[in-house]
This record gives sequence, C-alpha cells and structure tokens, in this order.
Amino acid sequence: MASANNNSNNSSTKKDKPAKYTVIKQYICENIESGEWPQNAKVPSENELTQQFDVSRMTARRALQELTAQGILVRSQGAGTFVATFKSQSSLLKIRNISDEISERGHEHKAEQLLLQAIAVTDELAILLNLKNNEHVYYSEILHLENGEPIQLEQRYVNASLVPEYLLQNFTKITSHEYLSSVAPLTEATHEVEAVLAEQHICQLLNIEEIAPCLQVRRRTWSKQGIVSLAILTSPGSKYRLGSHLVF
Amino acid sequence: MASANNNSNNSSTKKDKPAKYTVIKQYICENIESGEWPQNAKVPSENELTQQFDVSRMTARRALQELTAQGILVRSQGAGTFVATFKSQSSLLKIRNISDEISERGHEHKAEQLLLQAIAVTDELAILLNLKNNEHVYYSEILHLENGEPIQLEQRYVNASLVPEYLLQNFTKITSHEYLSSVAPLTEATHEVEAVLAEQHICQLLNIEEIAPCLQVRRRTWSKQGIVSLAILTSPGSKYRLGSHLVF
DNA sequence: AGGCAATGCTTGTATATACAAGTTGATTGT
DNA sequence: ACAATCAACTTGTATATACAAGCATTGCCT
Repeated sequence: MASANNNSNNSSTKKDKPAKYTVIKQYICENIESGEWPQNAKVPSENELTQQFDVSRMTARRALQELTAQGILVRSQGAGTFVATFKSQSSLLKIRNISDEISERGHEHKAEQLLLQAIAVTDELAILLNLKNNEHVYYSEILHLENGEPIQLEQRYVNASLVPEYLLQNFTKITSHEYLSSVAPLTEATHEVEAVLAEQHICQLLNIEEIAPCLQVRRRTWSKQGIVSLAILTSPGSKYRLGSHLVF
Repeated sequence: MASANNNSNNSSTKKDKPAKYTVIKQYICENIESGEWPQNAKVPSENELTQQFDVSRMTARRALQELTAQGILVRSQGAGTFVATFKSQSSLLKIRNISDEISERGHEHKAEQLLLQAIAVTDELAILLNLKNNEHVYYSEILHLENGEPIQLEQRYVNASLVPEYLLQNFTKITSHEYLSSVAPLTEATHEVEAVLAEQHICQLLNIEEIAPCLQVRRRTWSKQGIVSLAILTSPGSKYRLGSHLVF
C-alpha cells in the first residue's frame, strides 16, 4: 500500500508506461516492505542506482528524494541513504503521548509486559486483522510506566503466523515494539481516537477510578499482511498531540 | 512559522548564505501568509520565477515542487501553480470526525451558530492566543448538527483585532469557518486530543447524559498572528480518524 | 600506537538543455 | 454564430555536467 499509492500519484491510468523515477521508487519500496532492507539498512547510492537502472543521476536522485520527503528514507550528506528507523519516522511521534516526549529528555520510561497469550479469534478480530480462517492471534497487554506511575495500557493483537516466535521472545533487552518493528516491515495505518470509560480490570491496571474518561487510540494497519491492531488506553488527563499541520 | 521551519531544514546555522531555492520558498510562503496571495491564487510560473530571481528553471521548479509536496501549493500541468485551498489541504480532513466524511456523500450537515460575543480575556486565554494586553477576544459556540442530531460543539476563541468584522457577519451563505479561512491566511497548528467529561451546559447542547465521555480536540495556532484557538467536543461514541501514516 | 592528512565516496546545490504533454485562449474558416 | 485548429504557455520527465560539502576509511608520519 505504501509504495503503490505513492506511485499512483504520477501515473493515473497506468496504460502509459510509468516514469523512470517511479520505477525506482517502486523497487526501493518493495525491498523495504519485503523486509529485504531492514531499518537502518543502506540503500543503493545515487550512482549505483544510476548504473542499475541506466538513468541519469538526477533521475535516481529524484526517487530517493521523494521517498525521503515521505519519511521512508533518511539521507546524510557524505554517508549515504538509509531506511528510516521507526524512531526517525514522524508517524509514531504524531500519536504519542505528550508525556512520552518529556520522558525522552531524561525521565525513565519502562514498559512492563503483563500478559502474553494466544487467544481465540473472534469474527470481529478476524475482520480487523484481515485474517484467514486458520490463523491464530497473540494477545498481549503492555502497561507503560513512568516514574512508577502507570500512564498507558497497550492492548495488542498480533497475527501469530507472521511473528511465530513472538511468544518465545524475552523482551528485556529490546522492547516488544522494537521487535515487532524489526520483523514487520514498513506499512500504512490509520488511527482512530475515541473517548471511553475504561472497564474495571483496566481501571485497576491504570490505577484510576471508574468514572474517569480515557482516550483510546486504535490503530489499524491496511497492509495486505494485516499484522497487528492495537489499542492504547491512557490514564485520564492525558493529551495526545497531533503534530503540526497547516490549517485554515 | 510555516515558511521559517520549512527552510530551516536546509540551512542549519544560518551563517552560510541560504540556498537559492529556499529563498524562493520563503518568498512564496511570505506572500501566502500575509494574505497577499489568497486561496486559489495563481503563483508565478517557473519561467517567471526564473526571471525574477535570476536562477535556472530547475531551481525555481524545486521551490514550487517542495511546497507542493507539503500541500501548500497545487500544480496542474498546462494550467499553472496555485495556492492550495483549505479543502485541498489534508490537515482538516485528518482531524475531522468520521461521520463528517460520510455526510459529505449526501447527508446534510448543518452548523447552527449559537452564541457570538466579545468576552473578557483571562490570563490563560492571553497565553493560549498569544495576545497582547489590549486585544479583545470573540467567543462563539457552534453546534454542528447532522440529520437534526447534535454531533459536535465547537468552542472558538478568535483574536478580535484580526477579524474586526467577525461580529457583523451573517453566516448564512458562507459558514463562519469559511469566513475565517478566507480572512486568516495559511498557518500552522497543533492539535491536542483529550478525553473529558463534558460540563452540564454542554451536555444539554449535545443532548447527552452527564457521565458520557467526550473527545475534546483543542487546536492551537503557532503563527505570530495567533488568530484562533478552538476546542471541539464530540458526542460520546464519536471517533476521530487520523489519516494514514507510515508506521512500524 | 596514536594522531593527522589525504583520498575517495556520498549527498547537496545549481545550471543548461531537450522534448513531452496538458490547458487555455485566440484565430481562423465555415 | 459556431466550431475546429492552432499557437502560446504551463508543468512533467529526463539527461549531462559542474562544483561544493560532509563522511569514513586509508595510510602515512611522528
């Protein structure tokens, strides 16, 4: 979805032969989506692409530059071009809690894995995750702490067939999110934000009274792989900052 | 802010003379921000910029192209380059209610102006709107209806000195939002989403029980003009969809 | 071994040119 | 008066070239 849509901006009807730079973009996106080029991997330089595709440097450059503008690649003068890390991508930052941003500048931020199990697949889940009939789902709850205080509870549903070793991992050195982001390649998602009253067992985890309103952020991936859908419940009073947009 | 930040990506320390294409970007942004070039206005063509700034066409083109990628301009082969309409900008769509999207395809969507008055400026408001001491504020509540049902209440604070005729307008032909977007030029904003329990008089307007959790979206402009800050309260069950981002 | 300089590779900026393709408005012929 | 054609202008794609600037390694010298 990521690559296909990017290119469809330029070639509308598809009967015309695609522009050369879109072909290169496609090539790069496919390698990233398939996992061939993981995060931080070095992508071919402008000169290498120039030779591979028999185009001028400016044409190869355009492909790299547009993908950089989309946050898929990161370029460094003198060093090269690299696949963007999920940290270097603005997407997650846009939906992260404000307190997370503060915690990056010094405060500790620990995530505690609470629950990790394979669960039965309901019809709703199957649709949400775009599952086939015989695929299983892992469910996990991750309680995020900050200075000992629980600030958000993450409910994560993962397509088991796509991360078979998920249950075996020991998430001490790397976080489960880092693991997922290394296994699951770049994809596209929408976020839905809703105000809810948390149910009882979640209230206990977040240490709040039952009447407190909570933000729930539900992420749905749209990729054909349908890896994961997750909901994040924040403790009351939390705010989500949605980055800077041009408005009015 | 819109233009300054865009260019700061390229010239970090500023002691180096800025790149030519950033000068052109700055020029264009300033004309848009000042209102000189309103929405849908035609901006100079590549050839005109080439002559004005004494650069090659590719350099002028780069400025136009980068601003187009940011959604500030819209280009049409054969016709020209134009200032993007707020409708053609993705920003508002990203923060709009899902039911709004549905209503665009046929359903009626009426906004009812409820209240429109000048109010006293509290300290909090002054900071929020970046006001000087002697500036006034207009406060208005707009109840958005859909099929007769109230779906969201917009609380809007406008810097009175910047839209002096706001009180005099009769918002029947154009909506107040359309009026603001025509008066207030393109600017940058952040959105903060929070879950709240609506206070009593808001509950009456939205026709909900008091214990229902509501989404509150607060928008803050960061431009030096500090025109408007608004909060949107949605009725319970509403979801906000945050567009597509690349994740993981 | 440690520090330093040179070198090659990388991306960044800029220009000049050519042709393709879409839009618009004027001109021309019926 | 109307319609078709044409010309001018616009953006889109592509190439070739040049130099500037940042990074990393190599290898030399001390």
